[in-house]
Amino acid sequence: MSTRQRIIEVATRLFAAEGYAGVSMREIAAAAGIRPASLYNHFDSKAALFLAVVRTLLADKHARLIAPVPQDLPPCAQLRRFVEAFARFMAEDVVHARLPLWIMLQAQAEAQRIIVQDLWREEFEWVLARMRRCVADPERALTLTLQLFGLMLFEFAARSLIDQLPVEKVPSAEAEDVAQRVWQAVACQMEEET
Amino acid sequence: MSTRQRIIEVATRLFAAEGYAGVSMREIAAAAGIRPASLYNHFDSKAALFLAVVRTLLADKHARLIAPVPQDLPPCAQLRRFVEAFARFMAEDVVHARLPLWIMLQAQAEAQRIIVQDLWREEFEWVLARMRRCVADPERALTLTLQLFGLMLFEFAARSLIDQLPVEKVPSAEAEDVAQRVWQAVACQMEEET
DNA sequence: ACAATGGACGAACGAACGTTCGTTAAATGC
DNA sequence: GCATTTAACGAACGTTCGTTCGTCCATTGT
Repeated sequence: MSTRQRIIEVATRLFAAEGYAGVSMREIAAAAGIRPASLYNHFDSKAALFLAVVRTLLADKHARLIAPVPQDLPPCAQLRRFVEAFARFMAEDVVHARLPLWIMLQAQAEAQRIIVQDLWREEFEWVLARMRRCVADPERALTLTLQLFGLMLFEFAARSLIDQLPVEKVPSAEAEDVAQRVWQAVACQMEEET
Repeated sequence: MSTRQRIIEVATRLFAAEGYAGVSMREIAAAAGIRPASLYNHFDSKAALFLAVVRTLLADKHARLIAPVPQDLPPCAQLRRFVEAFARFMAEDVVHARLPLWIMLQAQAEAQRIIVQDLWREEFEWVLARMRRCVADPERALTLTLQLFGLMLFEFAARSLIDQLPVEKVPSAEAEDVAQRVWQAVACQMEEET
């Protein structure tokens, strides 16, 4: 694996754990096994590195969430497939849920706001378009799409806290189970509508 | 208003906007209209100030969410009242949704993890107990309670992004409307269960 | 009237921050 | 085989960080 890839990998993990402001270039360098100065042979700045991290995650996500959904299924089945792929992707690494949430909260800088929009727009609009073909009211379709994303991100980002709850049995974190729970919460409102 | 109260107020706003690591004591001092050194007449450290901010928010929240719910209503009606009060509290200031999410993501330091638990436990257990009286399966009650919190926090924290979406009409951010949407998403699963 | 206290202040501390520089050793192209 | 490039490095830059210190003034209790 190239040094650049290794940097992006450890930086992804660190940014997801502590947020942009919470991670220093020295930490990233140490985690990648090089000196801080060497980072600048691969990235112009900390912001550029963060951008590269987000872009890499986005490309990965898009390739695995939207692309593999068969186009010839009925809209609701496409949605269901998307939810399952989404859950699989999230379950695979906490980073996938935490990084989007970090970015969502860091809506301060103008540059990062653009990243946020990129992060959501493509898959969001894909899902929204499918949702519109299942639900008559466009406003309601938007509501359900937002709920779908919110539930999914929260499920996995809050997982470490859920596991600490003083209860005997905790909802499974398996991708299939989460997908089913989220789908149920949204789908029962779709049926109620039609 | 006392200086201490003013510091907590501006610090709450700044921490909610940029997160713990994203705000400096100098910024807080400037926003409060004093010099950085003067902050230390009121708080021992940045961490202590953050703790005071969280405690203040917690006290406020508890007083306005749990306490005013009548105890003589049936469990589901109590839940409904809680959701409405929750939505009102959230709608009143973005800070109320963003700060809990920041804290949830900053699960790194041991001290902050304790704060997180405090932040949720009391109201969470209150809601969970009520949910259990509406839903037979305890595991499902936990799932629904988590969904309730996740939906509510996400609704308001993502609001600034929702407003930028390229759609003609966006779901209302009025407390009553949000409460109804969230309630509907959760309640339809409760009825399906019984 | 006067001592005591609380709170604001300017100045400064050491540490850590993001970043730049010049150098060097290894890989690459011709 | 030699010139060029790539990527690593140690050292250091200026800035900002959280925090401490001694001082000074306005209020308060007696």
